Amino acid sequence: MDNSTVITKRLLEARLASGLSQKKLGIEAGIDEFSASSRMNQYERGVHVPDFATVERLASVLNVPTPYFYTRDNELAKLIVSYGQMNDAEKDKLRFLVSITIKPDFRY
Amino acid sequence: MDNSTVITKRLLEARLASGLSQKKLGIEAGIDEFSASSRMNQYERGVHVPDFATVERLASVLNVPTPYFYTRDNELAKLIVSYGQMNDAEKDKLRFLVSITIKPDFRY
DNA sequence: CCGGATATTAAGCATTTCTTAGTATCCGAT
DNA sequence: ATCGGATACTAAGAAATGCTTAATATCCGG
Repeated sequence: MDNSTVITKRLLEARLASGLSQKKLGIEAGIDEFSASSRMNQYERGVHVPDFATVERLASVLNVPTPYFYTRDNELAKLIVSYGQMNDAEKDKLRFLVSITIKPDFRY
Repeated sequence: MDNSTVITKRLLEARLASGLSQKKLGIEAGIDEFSASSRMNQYERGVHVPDFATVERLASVLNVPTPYFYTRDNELAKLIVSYGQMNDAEKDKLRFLVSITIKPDFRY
């Protein structure tokens, strides 16, 4: 898996889950209607890479957290998407689990 | 917080935690020694943005998962770093919690 | 099979990053 | 207090990358 295929893979899977076409997704993310098709295709095929602001708008349309598009690890990607779908109580539970799980020298 | 400050903020906090200088971090991430200082400074100040391959190498040196550098949400950022420090058993626990927590129409 | 939607591509223009060379600032040793 | 080395930071031209436009290709329901 080369570098560009991380975002292309995630873009494809999230777009298919949404049922949107490349063009429609681009337009909903605020890209000009005359270049939306081309640009989205180039992103999804890995010929060019979208800047962060664009990825954030795509993430918003596709209803996934932005970092999802930058994670190679499938398990972590799943976790990130799950997090995006949790309500506050669920996020609290998760935080608690993490707090009792992490190493004592944890720095962040 | 403008767009570029997401990565700059995360880069700064992870680098300070590591104790490395901008230049040393860049060199360890494989950047040419004569441009490492300039480039890392430009990244950390938000004047330019590193491509994904570079971010992956920085993440590896700084021992955080790559998506950490792309997450605006501090809570999610913490979760991602925690995940990166967990062993397999801890990741299993986390997966289990998520599996009993997520909504039934969860798609990923 | 026709037609519209969708996907894909090439190439020149536009924008962004990288390199180089240099200045500024910090700080410990003398 | 100041010298010197390390660190941080910046400008600007060269190099690389993305965006727009104008197409062609492919898919698929009627």
